[in-house]
Amino acid sequence: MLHVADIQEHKEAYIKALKKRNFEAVELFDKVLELDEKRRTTQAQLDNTLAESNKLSKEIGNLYKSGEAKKASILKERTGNLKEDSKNLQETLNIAVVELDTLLYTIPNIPQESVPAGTSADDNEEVFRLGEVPVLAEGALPHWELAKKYDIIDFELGNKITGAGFPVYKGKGARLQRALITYFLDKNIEAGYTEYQVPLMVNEMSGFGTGQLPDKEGQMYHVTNDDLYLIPTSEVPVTNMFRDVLLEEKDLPIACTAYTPCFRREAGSYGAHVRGLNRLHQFEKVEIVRIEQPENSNTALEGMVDHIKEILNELKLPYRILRLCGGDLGFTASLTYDFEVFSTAQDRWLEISSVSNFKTFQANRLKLRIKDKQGNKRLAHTLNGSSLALPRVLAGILENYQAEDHIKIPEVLIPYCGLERIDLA
RNA sequence: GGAGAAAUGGCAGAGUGGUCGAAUGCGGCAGUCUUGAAAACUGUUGAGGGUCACACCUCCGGGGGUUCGAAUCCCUCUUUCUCCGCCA
Repeated sequence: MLHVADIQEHKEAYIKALKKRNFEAVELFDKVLELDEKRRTTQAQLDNTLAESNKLSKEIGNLYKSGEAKKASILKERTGNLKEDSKNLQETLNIAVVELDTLLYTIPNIPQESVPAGTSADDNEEVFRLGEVPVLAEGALPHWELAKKYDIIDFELGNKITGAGFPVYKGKGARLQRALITYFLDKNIEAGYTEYQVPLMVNEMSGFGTGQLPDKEGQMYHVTNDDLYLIPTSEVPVTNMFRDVLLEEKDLPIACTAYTPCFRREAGSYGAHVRGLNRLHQFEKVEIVRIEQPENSNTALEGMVDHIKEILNELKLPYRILRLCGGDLGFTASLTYDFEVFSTAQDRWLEISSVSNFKTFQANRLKLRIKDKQGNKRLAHTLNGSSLALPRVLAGILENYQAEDHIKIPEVLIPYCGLERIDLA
């Protein structure tokens, strides 16, 4: 969420930037500043009332000690009113704070200068493309048919034991996916990321810290008995490790990587685009998360993009990178690059990674700050990205590496996989 | 799941109704000494709000209560530890 002081300072620039998201902020900002003013004046009144009441209490204590009980009981009567006042002021304050916060939760992050204006995915800006889109031989199959042909992913079996969107990976399919996970983690560790294994369920505070709650509640599976949420991405538990943390400059940058399954309800998704591995309720993902000094965060973002490029180059998959336009930018992001791998058989691009700089938007909710040598504190910048989302990478490999009677394993994965190809059973 | 104990600053650990935002030790920071370092000594060192800056307010696991006044008493929730049971 945005910081009120920043809204005050950069109001006009923020209003202009939010227009790129087609978000009208003028009235909201006015209301925010008004509520903040109210918050501060009420707080001041409350503080004064409490100060007076503290003073009286001290006097009463002294009077009792010197044996002047009568004088004390006279003073006691005055505390009653103060108590009433402070109770009312506290209530007014609480209401103002809740109203202010509720409003702030509805305001998305400020898009950066480089974010193009736009209303939909069509307005995203392609910033990189590797080579030409390949053309497959006649009779090339989409990955869901390959999965069946080589008996490596069973969608029906998942249907039976859970429901749609929960596939079962089998034999060499399972092995290939496991190889990819290990390969991704190794690449990340090599690049300086520390590996974590984190809980797959999080509490409400964590969902709130990274911005899934309150507004994206319907996208997460909620375990109501224990009031826990299944993670939609490891970003949530990993970033929340740093909730309520005051870092020192020497601790930075922080770079974490984690492999987890991810769970998404995907309410409202339907149609041909959810076929096969394209969109699942449970999928595997390796994530990278960074915490940076504000002045380094955009450089760090470029570094993450380069890192993911390297992985895709090694896998020799056709891909492109998009800079998301204002209309397609996620609520919490200030700048996002999407990586898409080309699904040759489907003739469409599949998103396999999304790399974002959140600047202080998450840190403000998380209360994640940095203290410098002089003791000054400021909010950290958080970033994250997928490296990578497994099912669609898998789909890309199956489709792009298919031959008539086998699927080749990408060279870089052979040592991880212990296989050179997937043959007909 | 049952029984008991506990939760205090970066850490350890005092504090059982007012003089406590909190002793003491360790750690951190600054300085003295030293060619430099270590040791020793001196000072300093929690967080949030508020203010131009002070003042002032809030915070001793979370929430509620008693009281003129709560780290301290009461209720409740959470977490941790010990013992028993169960268990990958």
